[in-house]
Amino acid sequence: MALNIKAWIACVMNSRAQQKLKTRQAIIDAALELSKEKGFPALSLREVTRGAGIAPATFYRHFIDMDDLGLALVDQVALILRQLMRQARRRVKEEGSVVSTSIDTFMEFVENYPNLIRLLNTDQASGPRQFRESIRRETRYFAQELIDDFSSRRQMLSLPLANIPEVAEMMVLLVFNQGIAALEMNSAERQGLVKKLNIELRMVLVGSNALYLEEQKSKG
Amino acid sequence: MALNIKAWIACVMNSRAQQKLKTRQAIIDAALELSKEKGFPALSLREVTRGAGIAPATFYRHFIDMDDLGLALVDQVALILRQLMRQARRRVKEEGSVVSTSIDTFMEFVENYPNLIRLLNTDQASGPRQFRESIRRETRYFAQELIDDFSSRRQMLSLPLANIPEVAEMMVLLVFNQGIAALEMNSAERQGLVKKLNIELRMVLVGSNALYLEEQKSKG
DNA sequence: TGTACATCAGTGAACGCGCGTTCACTGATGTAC
DNA sequence: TGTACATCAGTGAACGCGCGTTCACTGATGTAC
Repeated sequence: MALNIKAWIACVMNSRAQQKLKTRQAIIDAALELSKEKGFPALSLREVTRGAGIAPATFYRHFIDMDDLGLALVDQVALILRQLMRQARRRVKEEGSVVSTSIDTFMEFVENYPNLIRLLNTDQASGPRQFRESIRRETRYFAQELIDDFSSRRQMLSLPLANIPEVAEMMVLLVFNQGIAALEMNSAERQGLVKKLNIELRMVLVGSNALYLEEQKSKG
Repeated sequence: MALNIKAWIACVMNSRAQQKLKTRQAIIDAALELSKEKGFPALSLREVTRGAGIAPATFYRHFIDMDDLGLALVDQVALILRQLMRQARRRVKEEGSVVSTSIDTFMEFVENYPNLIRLLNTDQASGPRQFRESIRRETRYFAQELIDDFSSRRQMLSLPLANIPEVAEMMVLLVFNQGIAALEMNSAERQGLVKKLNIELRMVLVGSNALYLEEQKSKG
């Protein structure tokens, strides 16, 4: 897939444009790499260009300023998040267990893209407004996808749910939040974290179901 | 109470020492005030001293560097958090409803100390290590207090609980996280948020109770 | 109480540094004929 | 295919600026006699 895209790019673009894309990606990669030390909002333009191995002025051939680069980074995260969602759905269909399969998929994501998960948890209180907002938008989008899943499978599930939006929001918050914690753990600690996440998500689902049953009772 | 402390200080300290304390507090206040715009880790020493109305060099009469000031800020937060916890306990005893009383108390805290709640949610991924760690320590301490409460009242509650540590962790995460969101809301939106938090916390408690009942069943 | 000295919170000027941004440039790549 | 010109990603030097930190200082407050 990735190779096909590259081949397609090679066909359509001349080598100058390809080189430009490469440099652009080098900037993005350097920014992601460096942002794991101090967080993206604290990065300087010169640090990033140094990391990418280019002159500071070259930066302006690709981005307006650091805020602009920030948005490109969020786009990158959004892309991967959607892949994650798709993959989790596929595996849930195959393996059945919604909670633990989703958690496993997410943990793989955390391992493969540590810098992206770090970016996702960038300080929501500081940094440029637009940057923060687009991160929040992606998080909300992710939760919305979960809501859709739950809603469409409502009948299928052995557990009918109440307050689905709140359930989705809590799950996303929990998983994303533990995601950063996982970054600094060894594999034994991570296993413990996965176990904890399993308990927590099950608790939420079971609680939602209990509220659903209560509602039904008071109705009937 | 606060007045008594001030009077005591006036008795024990000479006016020079009092003046020094005042300046120190001015620095802290300025840092809190300014950190709500861009987050504490992004603040510069000169900005803070400007905000406090003193010369940059004066800063060093009170703190070693910005990291040192950061720790002082966290101490301030810790102090208020403990007051919050005490007050919530008192009111729960009086008014009964654990969940909604706690949420109300917390929301008052958010209104009274918006800068502190903002600090509490400072980027856990960036900033000086010691600063991040002491924030996390305070959060964990808060959760531990909750755990103790739940454990000691286990029998009293109509809802016996399973996985108490996870319950406490989730509640703290939820409440603190919605706390920042509340900062940017008008009062109508805040009411909605309180309602949502009520649902979410109840869901967690009910879920924990359901897990408890399951455990009992499989045992007996 | 009055005087002479000590303390020390706060100052203002100065430093070297990395920052973001600009500019005219270079030279490889692309295009037209 | 070969040549002459256009494009434009990347450059290196320069700029003014705010930064953290230092230092010798000032002058009000505190202390000893």
